[in-house]
Amino acid sequence: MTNTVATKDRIIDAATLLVSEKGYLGATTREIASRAGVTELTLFRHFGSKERLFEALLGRQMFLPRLKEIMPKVDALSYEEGLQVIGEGFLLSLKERKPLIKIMHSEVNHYPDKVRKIYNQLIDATREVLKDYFAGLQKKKVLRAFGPDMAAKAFLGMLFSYFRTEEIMRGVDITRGGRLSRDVRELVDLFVNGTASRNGAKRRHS
Amino acid sequence: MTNTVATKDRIIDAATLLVSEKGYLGATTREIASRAGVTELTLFRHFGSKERLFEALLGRQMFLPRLKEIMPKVDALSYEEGLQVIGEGFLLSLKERKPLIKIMHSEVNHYPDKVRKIYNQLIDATREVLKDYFAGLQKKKVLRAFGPDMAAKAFLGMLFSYFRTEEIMRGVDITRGGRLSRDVRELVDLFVNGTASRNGAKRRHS
DNA sequence: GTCATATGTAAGTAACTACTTACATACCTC
DNA sequence: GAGGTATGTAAGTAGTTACTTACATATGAC
Repeated sequence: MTNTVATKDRIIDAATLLVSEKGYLGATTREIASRAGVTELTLFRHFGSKERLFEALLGRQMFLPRLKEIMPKVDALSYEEGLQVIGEGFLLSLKERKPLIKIMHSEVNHYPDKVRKIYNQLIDATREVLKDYFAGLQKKKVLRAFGPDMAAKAFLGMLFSYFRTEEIMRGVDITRGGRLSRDVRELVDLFVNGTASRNGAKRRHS
Repeated sequence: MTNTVATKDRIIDAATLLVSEKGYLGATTREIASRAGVTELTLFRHFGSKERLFEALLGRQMFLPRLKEIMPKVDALSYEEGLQVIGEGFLLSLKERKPLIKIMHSEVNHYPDKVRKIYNQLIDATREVLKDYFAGLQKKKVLRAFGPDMAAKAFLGMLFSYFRTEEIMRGVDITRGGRLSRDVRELVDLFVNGTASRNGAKRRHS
């Protein structure tokens, strides 16, 4: 068994890319095998069926929420700087998982349970970490009173929509030309300071 | 030509629903015709091919951005109340267009140009209106200085992600039990007032 | 009543797809 | 060199799909 593991992985990689481009039905076993540099027969010998290959593809992704690892570093920063680091990290990890994100979007109906599970691992886990971050800062009175869970949803939602619009819908590479930092900074500013003017005149106008 | 228009519309409606459930490849012409209550042959007589039916499906959606119509009403409200109305209206119109939203998500790769066009009409048009709203209030000093375009992206992004998570990923009906108003209120509060505590102590902590 | 229009029934076709079977070959281990 | 393991070649199968052809039927307009 020299390179059997490598073969299996190459097939899964090819499948991940192809399914993310053409969808589960559009990605044929023949083309997946061809892109992996193996025969169709080899694909079936490894996975038995297309469906099981797809399950393996979904199952291989494990999201040790990387955010957890950078939180110590974040805790040493100011609130705004911390959010900046979190925001950029989140977007970069979305970018790394882009094929999987696309599969999640297209294949929710085809494989609801597994896809939702992935979604949970990817988004909800991150949200939990962020929620605790907010709650901690609220105790220290750095942050005002608000629902930390909804706030985490809001912050990640802004970023996720940004990612989907630019990378997936428009096909733009957000990592080029320092756009990422600049845009995140703008979003963080809004999230930290809100939009109302500071003099408390937020009641009525006209 | 008694009910020829009705037939064509029924086919498009059936196709919209089926494609949103199973994707373009997963929705067979036979099942579409069956759901529309016609023969497969009738479908092909009307549209010539599955591809052209799909184009018709996408083309039929016209988004007179309904937000534009409610803006006069919004202008009479306070900033927060205005955002509340805008937010709820946006979510409700997403909910109405849910099948189309799902198609947009799944079929970006299959039909990039047309789908992007729809996306623009649906999201970007709304964003423009919101951007002008912000810019107007900034002139009146009701709002502080910030990039109105990114702010519009942020606000709609929060709402869109909320919609996608609850309605599409989790299959929850957001219109039930007053959840909609309550959640929008929470998001609006965050967007208006931000998250930092009011006493300006937003520099450092620990 | 004739004619055009819209739809139906029935049968079929060519292409493709996931998957299989039978047999051969290369490589590694012992 | 014997045998196990991973892969390849070649051919094929059963099912499905988009789409077609030929013929019949109903309906409304004039």
